[in-house]
Amino acid sequence: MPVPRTSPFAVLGMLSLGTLSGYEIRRELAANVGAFWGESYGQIYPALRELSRKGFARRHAARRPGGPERHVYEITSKGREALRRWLADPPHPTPPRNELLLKLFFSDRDAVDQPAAWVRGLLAEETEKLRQIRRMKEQLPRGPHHHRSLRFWMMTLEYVERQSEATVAWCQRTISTLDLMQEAQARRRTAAQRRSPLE
Amino acid sequence: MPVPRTSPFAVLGMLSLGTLSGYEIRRELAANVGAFWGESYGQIYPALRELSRKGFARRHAARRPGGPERHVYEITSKGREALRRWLADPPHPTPPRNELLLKLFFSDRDAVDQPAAWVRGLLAEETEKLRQIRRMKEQLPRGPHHHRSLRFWMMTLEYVERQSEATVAWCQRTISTLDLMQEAQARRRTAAQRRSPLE
DNA sequence: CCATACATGTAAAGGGTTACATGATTAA
DNA sequence: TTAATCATGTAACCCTTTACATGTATGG
Repeated sequence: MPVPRTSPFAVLGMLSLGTLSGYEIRRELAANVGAFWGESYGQIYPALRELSRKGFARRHAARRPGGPERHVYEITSKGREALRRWLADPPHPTPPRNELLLKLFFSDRDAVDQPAAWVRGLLAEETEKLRQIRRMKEQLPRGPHHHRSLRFWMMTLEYVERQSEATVAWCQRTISTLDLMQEAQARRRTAAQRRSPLE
Repeated sequence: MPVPRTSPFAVLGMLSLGTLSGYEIRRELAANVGAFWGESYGQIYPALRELSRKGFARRHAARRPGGPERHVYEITSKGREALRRWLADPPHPTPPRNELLLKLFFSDRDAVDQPAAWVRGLLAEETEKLRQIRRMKEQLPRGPHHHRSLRFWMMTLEYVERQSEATVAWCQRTISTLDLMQEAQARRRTAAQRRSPLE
């Protein structure tokens, strides 16, 4: 069965929005789709070579005066066609992998402290993420942007916003449940101590 | 830097809830944590060998009369200790990978049909998933269960329920936006046709 | 002087899925 | 007879991250 090979198309997609260097692709991917698609240098540079080899992008030297070595990649019409074909076939779902939930599932009611700390950590991160998403949603319509359709961009932002809201709500609810469990655990401990006092 | 190595612990976690065969571990993982943690045979059987080698589980022949070859694995006290240690250290977040959103982000406003079809598909899947989660949430408290804490189980169910609800709501909203875009696209086409009629 | 941003890349190592091979039993 | 369920396992092949190597320019 043919493998996904998604990373080169993530890169090609970015090139369809503008001529960029590998470094810039990384930065733009992180800023625009980072909330639902992660890509590292270890993927991007090999992908750029592959795209050049296949004639989907052309490489140009683009060193800026007084700057470090630099190359930008420009999408070709063949590349646009390949991107169009890739966009046309259905997306492959990624199997879910949430280690926090897995640990929570196997947790022991006599060790509630750690899960509680993680959920608090997640709440902090997710609250911050939500703030950023909302800021982006506000600022996006104003100012110039090179995206070919603001509508699609907004849709992806709305998706991560809703997921993020759901996560925040769950964290809050879960923290109070864990706090109750922690109190119950403390009561069990004192009760056990009364039965077999150590001092 | 040490790599996650989560899969063996997912297996060990299941063994901490009961003595199971590889096949049963697969089935139970899919049924209980499948919504947030996927595991394939290609991970489970090697993991069981590794757990045996490390003394975290003991393998017993357990062929049932008139049944196929079968082995069950029993967690050892060393295994319980290892699980406890694993549970104690913080979970590693998995980088997000949502190909549907990535394609949506790079979509062209002149080809709205396909994204619309995918989102409709996602809505159907997610609605069904939500139904199942809610059924589980109802049935879980009744009837015997071997889990060591219903509370933790419920937390994970609530997480996937909230995420699922958010996804369903997003799908509905997004479908209507895409429908509007499709109409606009049709209008653009007829307008273009009026300017340069083919017949 | 030091940290950070810009900038390009490679290598190792491991994670993970899919597909395949094999075979018994049972129910339609 | 055929499909489905139970059951174990391997191998190929990718995907992916992390760490490393290297160097310039800028701002504090």
